[in-house]
Amino acid sequence: MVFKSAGNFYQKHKQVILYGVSLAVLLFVLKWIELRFLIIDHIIEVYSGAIALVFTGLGVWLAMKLTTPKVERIIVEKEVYVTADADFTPNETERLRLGISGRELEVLQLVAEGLSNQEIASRLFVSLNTVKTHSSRIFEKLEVKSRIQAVERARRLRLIP
Amino acid sequence: MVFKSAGNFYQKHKQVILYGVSLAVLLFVLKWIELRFLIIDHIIEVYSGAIALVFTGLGVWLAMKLTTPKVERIIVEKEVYVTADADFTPNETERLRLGISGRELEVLQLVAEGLSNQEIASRLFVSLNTVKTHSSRIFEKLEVKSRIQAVERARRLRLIP
DNA sequence: TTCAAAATCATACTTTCGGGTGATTTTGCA
DNA sequence: TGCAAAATCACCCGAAAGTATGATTTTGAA
Repeated sequence: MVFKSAGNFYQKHKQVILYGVSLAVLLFVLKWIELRFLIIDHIIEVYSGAIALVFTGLGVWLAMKLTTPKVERIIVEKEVYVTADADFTPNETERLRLGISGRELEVLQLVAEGLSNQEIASRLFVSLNTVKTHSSRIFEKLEVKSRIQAVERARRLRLIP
Repeated sequence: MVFKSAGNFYQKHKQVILYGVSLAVLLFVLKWIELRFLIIDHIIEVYSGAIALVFTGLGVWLAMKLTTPKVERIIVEKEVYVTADADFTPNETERLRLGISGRELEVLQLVAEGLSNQEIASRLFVSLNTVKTHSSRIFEKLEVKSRIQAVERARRLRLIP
């Protein structure tokens, strides 16, 4: 975690750090050359340079510590289409009139969700044949010939949402 | 423009600037008190303090300048409720986005009416194979696996009533 | 308890759907 | 005019859907 952050920081400010290090090395070399001759005379410059470096670092640290991170907030609105049939109430009357049993309605609902007969069988823990039997009866009672027509008709009759 | 930027900068880094100014004032006052007596003896400390202040400022400025703003992307799902089919207007935008051609949409509408592929073929005066090709492409584009799911999805996307 | 309706499952068969591949023609736009 | 997209069609294959028939078990109400 710490290493990762450090690496991240390094990556982000590579140039600055390299620049700083290079500068420091350069100054060090130059100073070292002159050091034995000039250190006495230029003690103040060396001292000032050190202070400058340290306090530049302090300034950077301060800024990092104290400024709230700049955050650009981009809000992307993603449209989700929803049909507003929250107020659906199943038409029990129609169901009884057509003689559609509870289990058949269950199957019908799953058909309407786009499930295959096999998927419906698994969902209801019954065999594929059972589902086929149910759906066949549904088609008879709704007087249709395919599952799509059944769904269409059941929707019109408010049997399913 | 310049003033605006300056004001903006001040607003963003209010605390830092105030901190710096306060520190400067404090040091100035302290120094001023001792100044007349000690300035000669403590010229190096004054000099160092000035350098420290200036380079702390430089450090802060550097940090401000170089930190990359963090970008936070927030995706908000905005639910768009659509009413039932009386005021249906086909969602042309969505159709084009999905790359569904005009003929494909025609087939899709007939599928939604519960017609078999053969019936659709007769209705459109084309061969059964053509209808199959169209419907296969529709399933791909709508990312579904059956005609029922296709109708379901197309309704949600307002491609069909 | 009895009995009809509902629910379950099976087997066999036909039709339809859907995927994959490849090809040709039509059309609208640059 | 040339080209890419759209539209058309064919053939094959496997999976899924649908039909028909018959049977057994569960269940709920009379």
